[in-house]
Amino acid sequence: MPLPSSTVENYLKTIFKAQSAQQDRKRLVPMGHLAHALGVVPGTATTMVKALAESGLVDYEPYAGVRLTPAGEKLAALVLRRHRLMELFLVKVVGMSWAEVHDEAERLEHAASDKLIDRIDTMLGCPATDPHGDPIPDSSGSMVTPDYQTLLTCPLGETVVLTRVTDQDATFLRFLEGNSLKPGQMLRVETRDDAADQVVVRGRNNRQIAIGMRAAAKLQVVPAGYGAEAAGVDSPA
Amino acid sequence: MPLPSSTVENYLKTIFKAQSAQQDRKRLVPMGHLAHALGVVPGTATTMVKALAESGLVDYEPYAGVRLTPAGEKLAALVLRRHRLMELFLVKVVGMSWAEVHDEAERLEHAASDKLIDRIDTMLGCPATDPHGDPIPDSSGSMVTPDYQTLLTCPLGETVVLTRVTDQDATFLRFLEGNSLKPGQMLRVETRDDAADQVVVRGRNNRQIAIGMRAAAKLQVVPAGYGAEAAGVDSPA
DNA sequence: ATTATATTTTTGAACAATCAAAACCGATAC
DNA sequence: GTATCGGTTTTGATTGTTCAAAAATATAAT
Repeated sequence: MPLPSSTVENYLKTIFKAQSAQQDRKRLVPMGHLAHALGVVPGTATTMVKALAESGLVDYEPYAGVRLTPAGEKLAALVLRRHRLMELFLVKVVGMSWAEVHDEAERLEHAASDKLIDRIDTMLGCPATDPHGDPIPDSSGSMVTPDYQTLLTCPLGETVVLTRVTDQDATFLRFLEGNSLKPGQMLRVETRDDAADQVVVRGRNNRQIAIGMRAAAKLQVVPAGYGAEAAGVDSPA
Repeated sequence: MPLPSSTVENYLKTIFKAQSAQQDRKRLVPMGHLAHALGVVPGTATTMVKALAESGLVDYEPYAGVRLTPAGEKLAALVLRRHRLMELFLVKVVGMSWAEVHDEAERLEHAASDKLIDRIDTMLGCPATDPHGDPIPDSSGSMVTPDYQTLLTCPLGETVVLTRVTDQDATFLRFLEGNSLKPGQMLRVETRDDAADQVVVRGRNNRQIAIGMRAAAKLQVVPAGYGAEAAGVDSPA
């Protein structure tokens, strides 16, 4: 009944992201995963999740895990909307760096009113994605999550456009920025070597960049020439 | 030792404002006033103030009241800085209305990092005052608080510039906005009538505006032609 | 089927912030 | 001086969020 606390918002958001990350988004999220993602001990997550279930925001099956109800899903999507619009705003309008907006937005998302968020949305022209390529839910809480390939799964030798980076760690983002690996950038995967744990891509100015496979899996791409994503693209050759 | 919670920040801010509002800013602020301003029962304020005294942020004299220590004063000033820069930012950059930014800033001030605040400060050109004319402390926490006259005390018939509005109530601010009574506006006080509880001023486009004395006391002014305040001023005649 | 292992839940306790209501000052009024 | 009254403090309790450690459970291994 009262507005959700920022703690509740964080639980919902984390469950939402965990569900999105697993192939079958209807599957239960294990308590351990949730607790770890939130930085609390498992017992704390159990307590909180039981309360969320009380409020009808999640379905909870003891010893199995949690899943958002439609109500919880909507709330979570709106938190994500606030977060992602805020990130884009901080980059585009305030001029903050790609790498530092995540933490800032992490706090501001709980303080910004709907009025402010809608104003930012208008100001930015109702953008579809944030600076990391994450889709921005609309004000009703719905969102399209395209199922991109990654640098690990895309065809070798073909030109692709980097569309999304699924890790917000500042150090990682600074590394990517230093190598011009930002959404919109065109790339070609040259080689993959399982044994060496390496993926070599050719990027901006025809430069070669080698990254590990764990990192490569976080870079999502779409075949070049797929509509509007090409805005601001820089050819690899 | 840990960073102050937003509750603590609000207590400090409120004590700071109460001290500024009384003529002798060194006087103790009564618990009742503090509790009322914060919307808590007196007992709650007592408990919290004792904790603040423990941390060295306030001096507390039982049954007498509370006063900020230098450390508490600095913290409070920095909260005010965040609040006021945020308000100005919301008006100037985001395009929100004068009347609605206070509540928004009231929440954002606790979530914005120093980095963000400094960026906003630079972006706005290190402004001296917020949209209500309240002075903005610098990043070291110092601030000049000029001792303005009000529409109740300024000389009759002389042209003055509205410099500050000491009430953030949205309805009141909308009323002022509707009558072009915003900082920078030139005015002349035509008459004051104690019995009728009325002050009549001539403002923008030579229009006459009558306001009550309680409201008049909240409008601070400076004699016309006092330096830089004249930016964006509209003559009353 | 029984045991071992990893995960999860429970229990008991803590901390921050709050309220209601009883007890307690301190300044005034007689 | 004693009574009175408004403001203040104390006391006891509640809510939300968290942890540590003990107890319980599910799953996999023998």
